[in-house]
Amino acid sequence: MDTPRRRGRPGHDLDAVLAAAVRLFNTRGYDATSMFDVAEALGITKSTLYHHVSGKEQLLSMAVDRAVDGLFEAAAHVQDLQGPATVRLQKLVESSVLVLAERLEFVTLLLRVRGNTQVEQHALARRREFDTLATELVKQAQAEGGIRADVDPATAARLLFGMVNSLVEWYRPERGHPEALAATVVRLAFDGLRTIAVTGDQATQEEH
Amino acid sequence: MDTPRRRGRPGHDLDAVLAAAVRLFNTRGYDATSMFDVAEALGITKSTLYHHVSGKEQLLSMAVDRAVDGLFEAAAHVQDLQGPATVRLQKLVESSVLVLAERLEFVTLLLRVRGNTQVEQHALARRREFDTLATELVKQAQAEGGIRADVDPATAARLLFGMVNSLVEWYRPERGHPEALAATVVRLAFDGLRTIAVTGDQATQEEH
DNA sequence: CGTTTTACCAACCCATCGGTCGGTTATTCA
DNA sequence: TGAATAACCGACCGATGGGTTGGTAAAACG
Repeated sequence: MDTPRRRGRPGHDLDAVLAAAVRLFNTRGYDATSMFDVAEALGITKSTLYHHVSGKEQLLSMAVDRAVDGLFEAAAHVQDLQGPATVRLQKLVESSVLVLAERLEFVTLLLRVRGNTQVEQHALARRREFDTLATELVKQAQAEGGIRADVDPATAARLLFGMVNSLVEWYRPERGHPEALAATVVRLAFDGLRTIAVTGDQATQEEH
Repeated sequence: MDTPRRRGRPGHDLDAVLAAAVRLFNTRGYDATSMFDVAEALGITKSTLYHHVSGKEQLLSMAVDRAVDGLFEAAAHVQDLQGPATVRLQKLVESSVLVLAERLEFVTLLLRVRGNTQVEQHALARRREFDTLATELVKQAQAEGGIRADVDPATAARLLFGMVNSLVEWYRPERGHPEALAATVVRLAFDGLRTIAVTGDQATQEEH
């Protein structure tokens, strides 16, 4: 992680450009954000921006790739685990929350993609892939008897990750540890909101 | 509900125009949908479309109003109820799912608004209002001891309704009763995914 | 020093978009 | 039949957007 001491006139690097673009895409929406807006946010002109990136779609493509890659890394890591499917499902939820917190801006953008271009359609396809993976895990956990079987597995998976994904709407990294949030999400999803007959094994916990 | 037998040349009414517009807004995104696209979907020209509506923003405004109105009607109905806050919270979730299913396209659009214009900012403000209302209900339910108190009420409310709102991403009215779905959501949110020591009081249930 | 490399910019191009204007066609009512 | 009413259309306009062109300024390397 040393400074590679690049040649030529110093300026913005691709990561900074991408970060600025994604921030704008998320606040105003992808279509509502012009390349002029992105350039302005970086303090450069539009033509200079095109010196760094090939076009608007490349920015979107890079952003959703970072989100998707993070999610699939987490999924692969979980699939390497052994043990009951219920625990693996729990781990998948937990690590999804962590990836979401860590790559918040990228995942936010990913979750808003509509499928208008090939880039967007590819992103949607990968999301569906992740969905299938989660649904399979739910099915296994049900077969094991670890989680309730009176709910359609696809429905359960969608609701579960719908809850996880909704984080992008309000989570802000500056306040609160992602780990505590992940634990809360898992607790809520698996044990429910309702008060359980006092078992005393779970201490009172506060976050945010 | 009788036909009012309107004068002049017959054609599309406002509801049909709105429905077509909202469908396109949801599939392609609001900004990515042109007024030409809307007109084309209705089989009329752009100038004729402007005979029906004052502008693109009016379409958005009408759509989000229908969504917000439905949600607040449900909330008002729930607030008129007496009984424990936990039950009222349950009812709010349930009726939210039903409104969401019934006005799917409008609610979908509402949930995607980013706050770019005054219309959108107004919609966001109403959404926050609903959020506050839900958070208060969670707080009350916690004070009553009906739901777990080891989670921040705002976080719980957001996760809960994040799960509810995620329905717009996959629910399609053609298949499955909304009532069964609402029951599933309530069950999952309040009792959790995890298998409870067999109590036998809940029959196996399937939906979709 | 001059060459290479990289960042940068002003001006321009053209397609698209939201919206307007002036007129036409179909229907109801008297 | 003819006025009133409402739906409809072709042609146009100004603004904005993504992207291009043809250069200039600043740093590193030899």
